[in-house]
Amino acid sequence: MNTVMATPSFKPLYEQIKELLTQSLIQGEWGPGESIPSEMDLATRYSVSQGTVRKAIDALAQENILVRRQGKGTFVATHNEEQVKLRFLRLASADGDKELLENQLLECNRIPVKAEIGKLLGLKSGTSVIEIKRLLSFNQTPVIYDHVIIPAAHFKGLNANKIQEYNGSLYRMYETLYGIRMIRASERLTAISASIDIAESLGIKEGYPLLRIERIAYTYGDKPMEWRLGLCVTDNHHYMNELE
Amino acid sequence: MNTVMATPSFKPLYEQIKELLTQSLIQGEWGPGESIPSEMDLATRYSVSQGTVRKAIDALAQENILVRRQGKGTFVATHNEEQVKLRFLRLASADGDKELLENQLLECNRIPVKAEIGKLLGLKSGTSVIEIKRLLSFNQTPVIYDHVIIPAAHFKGLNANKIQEYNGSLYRMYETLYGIRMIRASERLTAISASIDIAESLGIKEGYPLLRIERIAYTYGDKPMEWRLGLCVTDNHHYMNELE
DNA sequence: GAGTGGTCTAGACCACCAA
DNA sequence: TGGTGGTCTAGACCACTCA
Repeated sequence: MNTVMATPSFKPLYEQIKELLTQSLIQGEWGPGESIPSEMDLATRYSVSQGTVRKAIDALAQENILVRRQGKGTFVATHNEEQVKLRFLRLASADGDKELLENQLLECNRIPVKAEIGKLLGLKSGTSVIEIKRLLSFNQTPVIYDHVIIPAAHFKGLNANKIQEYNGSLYRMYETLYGIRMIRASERLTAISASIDIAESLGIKEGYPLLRIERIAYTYGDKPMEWRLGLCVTDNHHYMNELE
Repeated sequence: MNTVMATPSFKPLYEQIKELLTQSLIQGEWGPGESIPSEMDLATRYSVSQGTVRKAIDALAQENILVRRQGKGTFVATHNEEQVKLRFLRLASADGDKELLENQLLECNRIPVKAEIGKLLGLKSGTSVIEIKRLLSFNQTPVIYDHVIIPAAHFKGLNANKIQEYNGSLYRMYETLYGIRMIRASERLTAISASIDIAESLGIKEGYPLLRIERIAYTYGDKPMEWRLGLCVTDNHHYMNELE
């Protein structure tokens, strides 16, 4: 029954299963929000025990790629749920209040990618990308100036209207319209002084300190898919982080 | 053999085992760096199967509280190892170089705690705390101005000399001298302008943008044990963060 | 009641390490 | 060689969901 030696790879079985599941996710066999086969079915499909499938699913659930629901099944994670809609937004009100998040689109252009960003996204120089600039406000106050770059080839037909529809959560839009789900992101933070034009957009004075957040977001298979720069006014909002 | 119903708690067995192990850690049955009994021994002690102990240990290993070493045993995690010495230091060189970290102690006083910080650490107003101020430099350049507050009752006899000995890693010192191990921390980041005196310490101009990192560090049982404020020059160093 | 994930057990074998 | 953790299996029973 055990096929460890029959495969070219010597990884543990459950890691191989995990890779097979990831492949199915990449190929879209199960879309965001859909359920995957039961543990028993998968065990049969891959000719392993339920426990081994379970361990593979556990790992993917740990990475927020799958979601288990007792009694119902295991589902492909999605950004389309209230609790996880803003999973990657670490900025929270200093006093813990819930606030109304608003989204004002400033620009949406199709341009050739700049060298540095292309490198980060694994794109050839000059590849066409979509550039989005927007302003995020909490309770009517501008807080984040966002600059987003995504490869145009993967987001055909994207335009300002579509962005507006999804009001705020780009990841929800990527997923729903293009089946591209971001599974993780890496950020680097610095403090900078506001330039004159950014200051104007955010309604602050030139030179005011801003939290600069540069992010690269990755989709299945750890493929970089989005570059993002957020400039944040941190007077009433803090970037929260848990170290473990 | 199974004693789930015999206990007042209805949590899963492996969670109960996890709590028992945590209790043993709090009570110092096994100190940082020491090995804990083998899975089989623990299974016997708690009258459960090895698999159940394993699941409890897995959870604690996941939280960086225990460390597994195949063929050797399971050990209490420690900050006394090169790889994890600076586990909570997220500031890294922008170009990825390794750098020499230096530590210059500025102050070390015993003072009554201020109201806000006392609240965060769960201390009564006026409780005696130790205040540490220091400057961290990378490659001879000052980068972080650190301000640390810890309850004096838990760190008897702490003085400037002891801090110097451990050159940089306070967590290593807490652990080695006082058996207090920090297991997690929560941080909130903002951008601020340097005040005149901080600017002087860091060798920058007044008003220069700084990354302000406020941290609370927790020991076993999620007890808050240290408050820390770091003010960072982010010209050549970035705060790195992985979102998952 | 049928089907799902969640817990727990018992036992086999493997990989690694130290004496 | 003996002891440790790491993997894998097989089967039992529980808790939850939904028709």
